[in-house]
Amino acid sequence: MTSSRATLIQVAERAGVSLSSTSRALHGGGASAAMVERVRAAAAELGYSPDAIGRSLRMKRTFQVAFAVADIGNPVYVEMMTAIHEVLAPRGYRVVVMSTGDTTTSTTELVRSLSGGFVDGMILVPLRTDDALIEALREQEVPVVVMGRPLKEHGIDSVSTDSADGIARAVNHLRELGRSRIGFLNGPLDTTPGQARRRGFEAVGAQGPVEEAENFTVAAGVVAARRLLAAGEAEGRPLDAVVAANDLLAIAAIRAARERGLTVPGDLAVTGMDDTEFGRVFQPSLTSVSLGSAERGRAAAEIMLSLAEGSHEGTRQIEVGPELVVRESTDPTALPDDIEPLSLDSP
Amino acid sequence: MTSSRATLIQVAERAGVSLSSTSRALHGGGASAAMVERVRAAAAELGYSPDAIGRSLRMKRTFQVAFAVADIGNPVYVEMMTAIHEVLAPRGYRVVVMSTGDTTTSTTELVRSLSGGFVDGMILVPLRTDDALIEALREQEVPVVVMGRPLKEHGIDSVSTDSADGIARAVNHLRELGRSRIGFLNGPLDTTPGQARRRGFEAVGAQGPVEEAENFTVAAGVVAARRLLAAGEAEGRPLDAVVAANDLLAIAAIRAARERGLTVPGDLAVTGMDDTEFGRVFQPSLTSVSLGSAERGRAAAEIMLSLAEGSHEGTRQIEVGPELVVRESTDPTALPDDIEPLSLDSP
DNA sequence: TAGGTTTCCGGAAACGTTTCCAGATCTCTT
DNA sequence: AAGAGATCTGGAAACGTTTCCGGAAACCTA
Repeated sequence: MTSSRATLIQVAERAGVSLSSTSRALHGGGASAAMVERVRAAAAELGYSPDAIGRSLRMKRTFQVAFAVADIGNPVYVEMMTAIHEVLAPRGYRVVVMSTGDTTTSTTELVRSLSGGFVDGMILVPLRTDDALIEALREQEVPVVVMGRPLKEHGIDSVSTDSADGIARAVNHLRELGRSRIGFLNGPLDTTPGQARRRGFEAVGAQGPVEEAENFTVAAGVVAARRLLAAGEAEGRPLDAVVAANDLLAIAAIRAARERGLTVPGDLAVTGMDDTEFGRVFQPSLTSVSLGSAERGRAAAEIMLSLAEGSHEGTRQIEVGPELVVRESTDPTALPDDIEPLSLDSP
Repeated sequence: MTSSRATLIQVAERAGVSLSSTSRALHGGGASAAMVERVRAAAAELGYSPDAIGRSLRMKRTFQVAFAVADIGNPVYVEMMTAIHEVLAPRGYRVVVMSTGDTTTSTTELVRSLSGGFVDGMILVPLRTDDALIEALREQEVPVVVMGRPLKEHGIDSVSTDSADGIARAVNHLRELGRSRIGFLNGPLDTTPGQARRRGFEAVGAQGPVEEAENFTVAAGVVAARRLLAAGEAEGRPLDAVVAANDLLAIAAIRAARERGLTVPGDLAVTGMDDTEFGRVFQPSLTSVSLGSAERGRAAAEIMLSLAEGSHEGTRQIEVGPELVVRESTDPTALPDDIEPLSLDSP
């Protein structure tokens, strides 16, 4: 009825009671049943809905949490965001998406901007970290949970996974299948994941050739995969397996294999990482190391929640173990159709 | 240095000038160069950063825009969100993601919640619409841009596409290739897109068999695609083409075709819709009708922006035309590798 | 130099809410 | 029945900012 929004003061006047009583009646404690009834009625008549800003100013809480990543479109991040949202929304928190940008300085800037107080906390997935970023994280008084690298030593809550171990699992899986000439198709070495995965490949004593794609995409992957397969042949026996640092790189490897007339998994077994929807849908479906994106997202959200509620129980650090999901790209007998409902609709 | 955040008042004291001058010096007009210099210095010393909440309360603007969809993980929505973010973020707006839930009533509720004033506007992608929702949209004083269905008649700004026309284009493309037995693999008919696409198939005078999958996923699609191909054979001549209402359904059709020993595109040409990354990466890469998700997202964001700045230039309605992107699933000579960088990284 | 105009500054109000504090009313126990 | 305690209410302050308004100072013009 009223065009511009009703305020609590107006509700108070309408109900004929004081402002403070009105607030109590609607929200918190200490109000008689009669008072509550009366105020409720007045509020309903005026179509009152509390102003989030006024409340935030007074309570010093925004009920908002930021989720910051380099590339919002990245399926892995999307999965995290979905999980985070699922935890936070039912608890009354809104999720603000932000972009860190590519560089570590722009990320640092973003962290500093938290001082604006528009958010009760931030879940951050940095591409890379440097000292300035860590310093900025430490001086921030609004809580930040970092996903990606354990940072407990710096007093920063973090949720991580052991992708090196994940790569090791993939290698072992291939060995168990009797594959002996295993190549590694990695992404750029100057990224945190690129480094960790390389480490994992070496840790398990794998000897095969290694190639780095320029980035974690199919297009770049195909180029590197061609080199990898060629390198294998040059060394004598051709590869019989490729471990890829990524599902997209795994797809690239399969493309390159087909170019050479190799069958997958017959001539060449291929593993990916991240267990994305892409890999599940692809043909052949991808054996992939799940890094528990959703689970990590949930964990980060839970920590964030307790932080936002004012917890001070010391720095937390959670690690989610990788898990190998076997599908057709290494095992032709695997079920082709473990596909979960993904897209409800496409308007 | 100071642990808790500095306020404008403290900056004013430090600079030895009044609060109002301080505000002007930092933000708006009417301040002498000397004053600006002085205040800037004080602000820098104290590490001052303005409080977003206080500012919002006073200015009655939050610099936040909500983006609400049923399923945040849906790739099509993700593409829209990315585009929206790209438009809004550089202009100083934050993007809040929200979930409408499945039902039209929960969507209506969400729209009503806008009265909380936590956001300057909302971009809404409703799965379905009903009178209650439209009514709620009309009485909302915070601006809403709807993506999906033209709503100009109700005075609601909207950005839409003509997916019926898109299906028609796909059919015509197949006809030009000499395909004559064209089946249609649709999604559920009780959704807005399902209805529109069916209409498009009929409008162009296509006679082939039609099947509806239970939802727009690969798993459901495979089941329906088997029926579709079987139906084609039962009628006499087998199908030589399938138009799918979705890229995921198109992938399902290709799976079903392979099961029957059919080659794609040799025996069976297949088209999808939405032009998703999935389709680009899949083998064979998918001929698909782009509905311009990114472009629609940008358009919606632009409208939102002008609305948030207080524009009152009447109801706007933008329609983005569909566009056919030809790839391997209908034309074997198409370039296989028009793959854009997607995933920078997978930490 | 006087008058008018522009430029700049400080005081104060306002945005909408929650919560502290003190006083009033009520309930229960002895 | 009186006092202690619990329960409830209203007044007022506070959160941090922008902006209106009046006045002072500086500037320009005649």
